[in-house]
Amino acid sequence: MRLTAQRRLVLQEAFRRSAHFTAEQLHEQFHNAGVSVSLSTVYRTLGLLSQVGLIREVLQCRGMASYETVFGQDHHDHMLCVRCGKVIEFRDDAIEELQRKICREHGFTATEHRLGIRGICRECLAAEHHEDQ
Amino acid sequence: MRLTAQRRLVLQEAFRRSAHFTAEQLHEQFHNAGVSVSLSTVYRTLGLLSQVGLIREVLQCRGMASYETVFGQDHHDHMLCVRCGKVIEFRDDAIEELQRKICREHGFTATEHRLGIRGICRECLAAEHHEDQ
DNA sequence: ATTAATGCAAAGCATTTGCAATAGA
DNA sequence: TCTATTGCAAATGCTTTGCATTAAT
Repeated sequence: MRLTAQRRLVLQEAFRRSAHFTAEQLHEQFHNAGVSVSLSTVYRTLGLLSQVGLIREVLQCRGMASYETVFGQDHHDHMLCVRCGKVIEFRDDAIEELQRKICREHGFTATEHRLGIRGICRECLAAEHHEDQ
Repeated sequence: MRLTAQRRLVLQEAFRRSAHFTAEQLHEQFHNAGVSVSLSTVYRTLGLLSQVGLIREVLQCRGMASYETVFGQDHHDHMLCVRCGKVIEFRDDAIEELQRKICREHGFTATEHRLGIRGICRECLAAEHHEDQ
């Protein structure tokens, strides 16, 4: 496995971002910065990084896969506002424990779990009431 | 909104199935039965049905959307075996309640939530041990 | 008679892949 | 030098859409 300039750039850029990002976003970033890393390479590298466990795929709601880096940071779940696209991250230990319990009951070895709640965030709900209808 | 033969067929076929199904599967079913409902129409109708709330989209893990009917049946979550593709449905009231609590705390109005656990099921784990390595 | 719904074929979109050119080791 | 990696363009797979045709009300 070779450490190429492109891989270095993708790794760097992925870790500069704390929040979620997509392959397309990284690619655009590179384009704007004037460096050339092809979209294929971004995809290939992102694939590698998540195989290795340095990043993690999340919340691919309808097609577009998005990623987040894995610092040493804890697992967390997501709330997605379907209006503005905002992602609220949260974590609840009681839920985590219940999930483990359920897996035990089914003899299931979980490699990954993901709780996604879709809906409308506080702000968008307020805005909706303003518009009225 | 008109009740056409095609819509009747899609509705019928969707409700004949208790478990998950894809647009393609319904389409193939129609093809085999010799009736003609185009794939576009299947997609359009499935879209309508889930808008109306008669069916629900689930677990679109990488691209392919799958649906399930909504009888009056309760919400449930999913465990997906990444080896054999088996889907185990489950429901845990304690988890449901915790989710509601979290939404309240964030002022979030959930329209939908989905807990997906990916991993290896009991059977595949056993098979894996047989193969060894 | 209207006008919504269909079927087809073509477009769309994110992602993957084949292959010749390039550049790490 | 040798072979992994890149970039491009074409292919992929699921889904959506434009448009002329068909059919429900």
